[in-house]
Amino acid sequence: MAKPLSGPVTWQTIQAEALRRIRDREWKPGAQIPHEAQLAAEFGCARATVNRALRELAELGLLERRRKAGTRVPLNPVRRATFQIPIIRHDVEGRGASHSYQRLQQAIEPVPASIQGQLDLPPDCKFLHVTALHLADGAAFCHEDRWINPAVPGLESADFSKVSPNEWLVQNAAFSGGGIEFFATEADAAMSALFGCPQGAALFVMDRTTWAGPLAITAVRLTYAPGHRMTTAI
Amino acid sequence: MAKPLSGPVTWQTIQAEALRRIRDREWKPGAQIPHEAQLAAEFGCARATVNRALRELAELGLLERRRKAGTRVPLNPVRRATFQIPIIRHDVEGRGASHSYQRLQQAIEPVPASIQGQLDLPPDCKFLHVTALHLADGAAFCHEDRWINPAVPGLESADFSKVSPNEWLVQNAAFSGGGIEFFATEADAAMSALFGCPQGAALFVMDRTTWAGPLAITAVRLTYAPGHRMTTAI
DNA sequence: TAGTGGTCTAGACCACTCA
DNA sequence: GAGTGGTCTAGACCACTAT
Repeated sequence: MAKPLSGPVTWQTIQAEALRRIRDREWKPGAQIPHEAQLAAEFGCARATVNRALRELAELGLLERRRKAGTRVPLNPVRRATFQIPIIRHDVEGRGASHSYQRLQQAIEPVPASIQGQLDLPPDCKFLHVTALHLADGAAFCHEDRWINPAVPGLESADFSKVSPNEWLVQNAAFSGGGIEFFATEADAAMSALFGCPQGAALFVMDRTTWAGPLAITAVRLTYAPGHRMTTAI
Repeated sequence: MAKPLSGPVTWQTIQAEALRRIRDREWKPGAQIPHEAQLAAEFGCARATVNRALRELAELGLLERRRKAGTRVPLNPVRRATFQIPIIRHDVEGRGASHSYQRLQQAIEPVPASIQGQLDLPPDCKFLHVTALHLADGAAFCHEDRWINPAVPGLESADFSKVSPNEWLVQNAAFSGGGIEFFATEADAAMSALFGCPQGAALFVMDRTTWAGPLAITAVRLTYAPGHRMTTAI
């Protein structure tokens, strides 16, 4: 407790010391920790510096802060982790392979019920439906099955025979929010043909919906080749 | 461009306006945006307030900031999303089900090669190996296969017949970092028996390793019942 | 070397919420 | 009502890096 910090006092220093106190149980789970003014006095810095350090820990789920109630170490910390939403080409290249791309199909079609529900659309909407295959060193890497709102600006000039919808949208349709789901599924006949795997093989799938304010931009299902792993750090 | 903000000027206001300018292409991909002092003057606030707004956008991958080079809208934004690492009991209860738990097996065992590699351990280590099943409304929900460093303090007093390793470790071993992997796998005989699904069914798996500084705490594989989805928002 | 973001300070006021 | 975190300010100095 009475261990003074050595060296310069930055918010990183304070954050590290706070982490240590949490890990070493000097600040006990469920208990309140000293308030910002006390810590500022202890560390010999401004309150804003303490605030900067603790705010980030609260965002990570390692502290709980409430006005008047003070700051506590949660009994059941719900840790948060971040991961990067990959641009598929970068993902492939980051694995040391060369990326290539084939459009499989493209058409304006009525939106099926499942997508309609995901995107909260009225019935009888028509979206641009594109399916494509991403390859790593010539081997099937990821199947992209995408529905795009035809109202997206510039869409008519996009050439999805050359640029994948994934990449085009990232560059041309900045968005405000969306949802992501991960799950496992079994390869159907089409996927088994694309990936050269048996029917029923376990495949990793990511479903994503994307919005620009109230406007649904796109819904996509990315189905990865057998054995694919998504990795992140905490 | 010349659209003044109305209402109070907070960092959230500025962040929202910056997001709008990115989305509406007033700040073009690849281009530099005005520097902090200019924006502070434009919005009539302190530079620190602008900094607070833009720093967070940079952390989300929506801006790139470098000293001297200024702030740019990236050509290929790599969006980052956060997800919560669930405490399994909370995950189950959040789905409106009641959680129960069964320990399947517990023993001190030599660490197999795969785990040894993940945790960067010397050969011939022995860890506590616990396997358990989490149930939702009595149905198998998630299989927990965990290796725990016997040096974790307090481990000898943990009773994994009553409390799951998942929950005990969250409460008793604050950690500093780790890695996470998601993938799909096919149900082997054991999993098919536990989940009552055919062998070969596609299962969603999360592998996690956990460290306290240089000390490996635990490696766990969570295998979820068929159909499980992990969800997050962006 | 000069321009830009990164951070700290000391003080102030506000917003929320517990008692 | 009062205690705590949330935020803003105006100014300052520093760290990095493009030129």
